[in-house]
Amino acid sequence: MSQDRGRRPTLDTIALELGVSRATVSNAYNRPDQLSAELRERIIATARRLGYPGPDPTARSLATRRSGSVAVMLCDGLSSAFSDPALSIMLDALASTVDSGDRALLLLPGVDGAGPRAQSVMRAQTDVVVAYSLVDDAPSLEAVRARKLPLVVVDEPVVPGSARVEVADETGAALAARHVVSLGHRRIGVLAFELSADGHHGPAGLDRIKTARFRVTRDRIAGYWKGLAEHGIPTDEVPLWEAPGSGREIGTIGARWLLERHPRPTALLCMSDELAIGAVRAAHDLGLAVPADVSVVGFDDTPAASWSSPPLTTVRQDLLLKGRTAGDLALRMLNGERPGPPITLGVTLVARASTAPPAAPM
Amino acid sequence: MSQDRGRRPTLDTIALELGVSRATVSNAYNRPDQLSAELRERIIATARRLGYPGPDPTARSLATRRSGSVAVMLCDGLSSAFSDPALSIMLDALASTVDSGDRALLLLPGVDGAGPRAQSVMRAQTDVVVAYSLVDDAPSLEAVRARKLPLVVVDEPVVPGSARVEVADETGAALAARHVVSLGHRRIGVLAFELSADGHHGPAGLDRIKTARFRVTRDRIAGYWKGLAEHGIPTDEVPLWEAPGSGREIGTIGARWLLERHPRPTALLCMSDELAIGAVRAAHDLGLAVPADVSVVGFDDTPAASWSSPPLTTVRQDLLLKGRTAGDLALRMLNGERPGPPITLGVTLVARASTAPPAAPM
DNA sequence: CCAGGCTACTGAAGCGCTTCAGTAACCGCC
DNA sequence: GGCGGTTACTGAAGCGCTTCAGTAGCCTGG
Repeated sequence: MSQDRGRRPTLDTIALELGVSRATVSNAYNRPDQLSAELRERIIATARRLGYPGPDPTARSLATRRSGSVAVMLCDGLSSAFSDPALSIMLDALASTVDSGDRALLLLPGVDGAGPRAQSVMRAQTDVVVAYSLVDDAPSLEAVRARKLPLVVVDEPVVPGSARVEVADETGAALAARHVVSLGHRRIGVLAFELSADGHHGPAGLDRIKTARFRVTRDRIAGYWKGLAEHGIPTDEVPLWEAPGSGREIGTIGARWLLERHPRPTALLCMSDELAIGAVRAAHDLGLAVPADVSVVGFDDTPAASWSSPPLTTVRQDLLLKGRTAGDLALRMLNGERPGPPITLGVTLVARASTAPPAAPM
Repeated sequence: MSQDRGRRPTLDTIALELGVSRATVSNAYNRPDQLSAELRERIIATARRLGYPGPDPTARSLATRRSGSVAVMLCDGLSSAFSDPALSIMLDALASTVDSGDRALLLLPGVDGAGPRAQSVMRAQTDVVVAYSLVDDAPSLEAVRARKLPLVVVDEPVVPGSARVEVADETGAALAARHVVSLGHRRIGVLAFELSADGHHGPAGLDRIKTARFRVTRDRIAGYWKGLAEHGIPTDEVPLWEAPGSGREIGTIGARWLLERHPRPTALLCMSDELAIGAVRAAHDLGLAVPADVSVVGFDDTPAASWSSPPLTTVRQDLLLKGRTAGDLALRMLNGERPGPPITLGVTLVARASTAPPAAPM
C-alpha cells in the first residue's frame, strides 16, 4: 500500500511497493541486463499502475552529471534566426545530428545582437554549448568559460580550448570579387552584414570597418578587398552599405543606396543570398536590369539563390555540412574528446544568371 | 585551504573556505537580502577566486523542482520549422516571451512528421511543454501526459487539462473561399497541407480527406468547403492537392497539377502564403497571368505575402500574438494557474493583387 | 531593565536519482 | 564436496543545491 498519497511517485515508491531496492528499480530502466526479465516486467507494470513516468530527468542529470542537451547561443533573437535561411539550414543539420545522439537543443537567443545574456548561460542546463557567429567579446562566451563548459564555436574567432568550425569566408569573398572583376566590372558596391552589434546601419566608412566585431563580416570584406585589389581596384573607394540583418527588405534598401551613387556601380557584392535578392529587387525598382545593367553576387547558395529570378551567382558553402560538423564536434566534446584543430570548410563559386559583363561604358 | 584539489568547486567549497554555512553561500546568490552586504561581497570574491561559477543549474533544479525551460514540440525537423515563416514568426514571439520570463527554449523536433519521440519527451528537462500542430495521436502527447507536465497546445485539438491557443482556421478558410466565389469564380482548386503524417502527397480524394489527422488541415478544408457550398459549388468536385510541407517548391508542383485539370480552375485556395507563392510561379510557368487568368489566395499573411509579386490576397492571422499568447500561457501554467478556456485568435481577409474576377468564360 | 522585534546566520532535511562495492544464492565441474 | 564463476539483487554514499525552522545577538521603546 502506498503511503505517499498525493505525492508523485518516485523510484522509492515503486521499490517500496514491490519490496525491492531502489537500485533495482533504477536498473530496470537503465540496465535491463542487471535483473531478471521477470522482475523487470513486474517493476514496469507496477510503475505503470502507480503512474510513475520513469526516472526524473533532472535527478538523473544530477546523479550522472550530464544534462543531455546541447545549448546553442545565437547572436540575435529567433526571428532573425528563423528568417535567415543560411542559419536555419545549418541549425537544422545541427539539430538532427544532436538529436540522433539523443540530445535536445536548448536555444539561447541573443538580445540586441549581443548574444544571450550571461545569466541565461549561467542558468542553462547543458553539457556543451555551440556558439554561432557572436561578436568577439560576447559576455556569453565569458560565461561559458566561467562554467568550464565545452565549447564549439562556429564562424567565430578562436576561443582558447574550444573546438571550431568555420568557412573559408575570406576565400569565398575573394572568389566573388574576382568573378565580377574578371567579367570586366570596375565599379563595385558592397552590401555587407553588420560590423558591430550597435544597431547601426547605412553607409560605412573605413574607420568603422576597421573596428568590425563580427568575424564573418570582417573576413568577407577582407576577401572582397583582396579580390578587388589584385586587379588594381582602389578598395577605399568601394562604397559599402552595412545592413542590420540579412533579409531581403534590408537588402533592397541598402542596394538602392548603392545604386544611386555616381558613378553607379555595375556590380554588387552581397554577403548573403537574401541581401542579393533584395538587391535585385532594388535594381528593378530603379529600372535597371540584372545582369544587363548591374550584376549581383550573393553568398551561401541557399535554395532561394537558385530559385530567384534571375538565378543568383553566389558563393556556395555547405551549410548542412557545417551544421553536422558542429553537431559532431559537440557530441565529441561531450565524450571528453579534446578539441582538435579548427575545421575549415571550403567554398566554391556558383556562376548563374545574375552576373554578366558590364554594359558598354556610358 | 581547499582540500578539494582538482575537483570543481561547489557551494561547500566556498562555505568551507570562508567558514560560513552552505545556506549562507546559497543566499548570497539567491537572496541577497538575507545576509549582510559585506559578507556577500566576500563570498562572491572568494567564489571568483576559487573559480566557482555559481550554483549548478541542475542541482538547483532538483532542489527547487523547476527546470527553467520551456519545451516546444514540433511536428517535423527544424529545417521545416525554419523554412516555414509562419512557424518561425510564432516561435520567435514565443521565445521572446519565454525568455523575458528568464527561461530558455528546449526544442524537441519531430521525426517524420510524427512529432518528437516519446523518449525525447521523457528525458527532457522542462517544466512545461508547448505542442505545435502535432497529429492528433502523437506519442509525444501521451508522454507529456504520463509525466503530468503542464501542456499548452497550439493549433491542435483539445487535450484534456491543457491550455490551448488556436486560430479561427475554419472561419479564415471560409473567408478565402467566399472571397473568390464572390469575385465570380466557380472552378476552384485547393492546395492543402498534409492530411496525415505518412509522407503521402499528391491529389487527395474524399476518403483520405475524411481521415485527416492534422486539425489545421481539417479545419481549413472544412472552411473552404463551407464557403464554397454556401454558393452552391459542389465541393466534392473541387480538386485538392496535398502538399508534404508548406514550401514554395512544393506549392509549384501542386499548383501545376491543379492548373492542368480540365476544366482549369480559375482560382486556387492555398493553405499557406508560401504555397501560394509557389502557385503563382506555377501559373507563370504555364503561361498564365495572376490574377488575370488565375486568382491565388494564400493563408497567414507572412511578410512574403505582401512582398511577392503580385502581392498576395491572403487570410491574415496574428502570428506574433499567437506566439506571445502561447508563451504567456506556458508561463502561467508554470505558476500553477489552471488552464483557462481555449483562446481563439481572429482572422481577417487581406485583399491584395493576386485575386480578381475570372476572365470571361472560354 | 526587559519584552518584543529585527537582523544575520546556521543545521539539517530533503530533491530523486545513479553507481559501486558487496553479498547471497546457485550452477556446474573435476 | 569444495571451488571458481555467474547471476540477481542490495546498501549506502553520493550528485550540488534550496529552504525552513531555528537561534544568537543586538536594538528599541516603554
